[in-house]
Amino acid sequence: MSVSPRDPLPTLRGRQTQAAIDAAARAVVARKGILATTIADIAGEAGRSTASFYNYYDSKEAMVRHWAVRFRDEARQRAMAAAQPGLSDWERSYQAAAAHWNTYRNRLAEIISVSQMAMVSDAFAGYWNEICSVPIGLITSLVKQAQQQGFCEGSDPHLIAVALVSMLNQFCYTQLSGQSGTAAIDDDACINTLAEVFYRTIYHRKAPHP
Amino acid sequence: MSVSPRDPLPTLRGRQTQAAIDAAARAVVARKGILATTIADIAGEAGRSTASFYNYYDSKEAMVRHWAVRFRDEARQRAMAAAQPGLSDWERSYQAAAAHWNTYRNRLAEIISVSQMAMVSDAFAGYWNEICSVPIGLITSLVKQAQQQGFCEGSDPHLIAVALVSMLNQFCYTQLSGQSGTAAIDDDACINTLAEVFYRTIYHRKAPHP
Amino acid sequence: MSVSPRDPLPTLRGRQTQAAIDAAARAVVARKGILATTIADIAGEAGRSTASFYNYYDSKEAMVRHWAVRFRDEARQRAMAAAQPGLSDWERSYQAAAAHWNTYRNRLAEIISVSQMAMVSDAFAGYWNEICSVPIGLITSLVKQAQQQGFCEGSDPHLIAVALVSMLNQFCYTQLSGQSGTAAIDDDACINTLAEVFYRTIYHRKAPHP
Amino acid sequence: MSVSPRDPLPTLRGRQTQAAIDAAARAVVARKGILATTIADIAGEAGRSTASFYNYYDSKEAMVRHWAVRFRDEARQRAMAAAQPGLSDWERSYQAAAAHWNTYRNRLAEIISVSQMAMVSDAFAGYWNEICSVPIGLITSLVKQAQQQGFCEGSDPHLIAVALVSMLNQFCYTQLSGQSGTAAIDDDACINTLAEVFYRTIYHRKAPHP
DNA sequence: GATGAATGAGAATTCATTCAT
DNA sequence: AATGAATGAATTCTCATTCAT
Repeated sequence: MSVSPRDPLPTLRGRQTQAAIDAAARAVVARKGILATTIADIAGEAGRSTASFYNYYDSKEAMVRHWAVRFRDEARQRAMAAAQPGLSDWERSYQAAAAHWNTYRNRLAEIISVSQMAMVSDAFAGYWNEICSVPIGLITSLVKQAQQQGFCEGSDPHLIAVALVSMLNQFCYTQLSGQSGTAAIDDDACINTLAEVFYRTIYHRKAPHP
Repeated sequence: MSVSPRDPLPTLRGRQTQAAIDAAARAVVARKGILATTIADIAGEAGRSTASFYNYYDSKEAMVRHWAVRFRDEARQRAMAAAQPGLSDWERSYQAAAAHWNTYRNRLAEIISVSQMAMVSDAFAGYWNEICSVPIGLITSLVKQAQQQGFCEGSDPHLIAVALVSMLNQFCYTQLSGQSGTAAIDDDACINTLAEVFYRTIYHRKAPHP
Repeated sequence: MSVSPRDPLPTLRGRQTQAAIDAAARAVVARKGILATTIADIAGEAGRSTASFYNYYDSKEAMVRHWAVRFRDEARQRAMAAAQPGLSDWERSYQAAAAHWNTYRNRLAEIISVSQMAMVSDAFAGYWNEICSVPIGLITSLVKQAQQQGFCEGSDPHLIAVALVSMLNQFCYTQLSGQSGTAAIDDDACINTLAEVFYRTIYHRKAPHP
Repeated sequence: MSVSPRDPLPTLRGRQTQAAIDAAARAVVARKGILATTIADIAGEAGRSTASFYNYYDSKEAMVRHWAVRFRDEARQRAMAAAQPGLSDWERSYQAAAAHWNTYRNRLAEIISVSQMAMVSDAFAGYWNEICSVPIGLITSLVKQAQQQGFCEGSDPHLIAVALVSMLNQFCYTQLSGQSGTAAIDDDACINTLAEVFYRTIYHRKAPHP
């Protein structure tokens, strides 16, 4: 399966239209979700005809599949590079929160699309699981390491990871899509808050409820 | 505005069909989301004709609106009664997690529907905000109380609340919809995990990152 | 073919409901026309269930057919009795106008229904022709008589009759349905105007355009 | 508000289809009336798919609205140009009758549609009133002029105008829709008859009923 | 007789997709 | 490459009509 929509894209004009459609698709999807987005919405936002869309993707689904694959692979890449040595526990927490936040900033449409398509299609459910399992896996092992140092006693590492990833996903989505009425978003405050929950949950010392 | 679709239905048969349609709608929506659910899906699952649906609701949207209003009002009721005295911090955390979990267990379709419709309609965005602001408000004041006792120093109470509610919503959704492949769900373990994150985040002592 | 909807109508309750439905049907049809009127409209206006309608008529069409037949027969009756002797030309004109006007006052719904159904069904086109041919026939022979007295020279008696009946029908309809914004209708003025056109057209003396 | 459905269609094919749909719509509407006409009827008559209709109009109602606006504006234009000087009274009467007749010949579907939609929608009732008030206004002032010359004594000019317009409308409709069984229509005879009624009514001399 | 409920048969409308230019 | 146009396949919703109680 090819990863790009229609691989080579010889001409300049083609690349421009392709970019316009992609940008338009991201914008509309971020606003209305993938299920309520029509090809006409995307083409309209891009100032192109709907027929033009089909020069670049076979269907809306194919477009999202393309996004999904690319995003999943990016996520894996990032995960490989993630194990930064020599960070303090807080720094590691902060890094994790910031990474997640920034990914959402840049890839909101992709994330919304894949997670929504996951409700409707088993194939996309698979992609979404693969995408989520990257941070879940990372955090799970982080928790295990922490437990060996006496933190986070008695907790189920996997469930903790799932809970934290749930928070990261949903918090970023709520804040970064227009959802919450907040016009101005304070990125630092958001990342800090996520990092706090992350840090306190994992690097928690004494017996939870004596 | 009437709260029930056609307030007290006069005959038994009517009430049965109404119940069948409601149950069918919840089942299908929990499976596919509201946006991908058609009236035909619901009627088919209920073993009725699509025309029959319209004896009970004016439209799919009206059905969800009915759910939204009822759910919002329930949530407020529950919030009124929530302030239980004499609980330990851990117990309070556990109660909160358990309450959220059980609400999702019982009202999954409602929650999915309203949160998805919120992407598409301003009216539903309003309902969803109202619904979420109930637990957010509760947790915000919990954090402030905790801060007066020396916990959770330096955190923004509202953002912490948003983050925790994000986690609660998304975790419950992920686990309780078929999403995660897990067939058997361990309710206790899930609630416990949520309670742990909740408790550690709010009742956290010393300076966050020395 | 039976003329009454469901002939005998034994009980009192039956007769009352029948009357209620008939009155409701007339009211709604006068307001919205027969094509846009639904059984539910009629039943609703009558404060009865739609199913109840079917105790009295087999269908909306059957109801109108019933009206059509009865009205046609009434019109014929009236025509038999119309040849009043010893009236002046003006009086005859006034009588004709008044008779038409009053018929519309009493039978507006019937007339609207049949004339509209005539567009859709050949059978009703037949009824409508039969109904209209009554006054057309009367006026045609009136014109012929007048011509023998030296009036209305050179005119085609049948076309004149058609034109006058067109006027009578449309004027009465416009004024008596809510159509024209006029709230208060001056019956006398209306009848007088119609009689004037009628009289001047038929009892016109010298050569029309010398 | 744009006057044409999709102002100047760019391609020939589009203009052809648009014309085919318009012609089909007129034909069907003239036959069955607007209320009984479905999109499928129109599309079928035009040899196109129903979906194709929506490339040119947003709905049946929008199509009729377009017709209504254009027709109303045409009628007003024509009225501006109507005041022809130097005609005899009979010639003026004949012109008026002929103009009305020819308008119906060319615009039957529009007239039927708007007058029928007027029963169902306030907006269309407004259009219909505007359309009718053009000839009513013209005739009213004609009557007043005639009265100053000693004609038409004692008549209410506005009611006379309403009666004459009623006749014109209904007579043209009856003759020009297939309604009356007459296969061959004698345009001259029809116009002449209308002119006679018109002339005799307005240019009537001595006291109406001595 | 009366009516709540159920439904088949349409009707309007939308939308992804194809195709000719 | 780009796009106006065309359309099959849904999907929502309405309405006349039937039926069991």
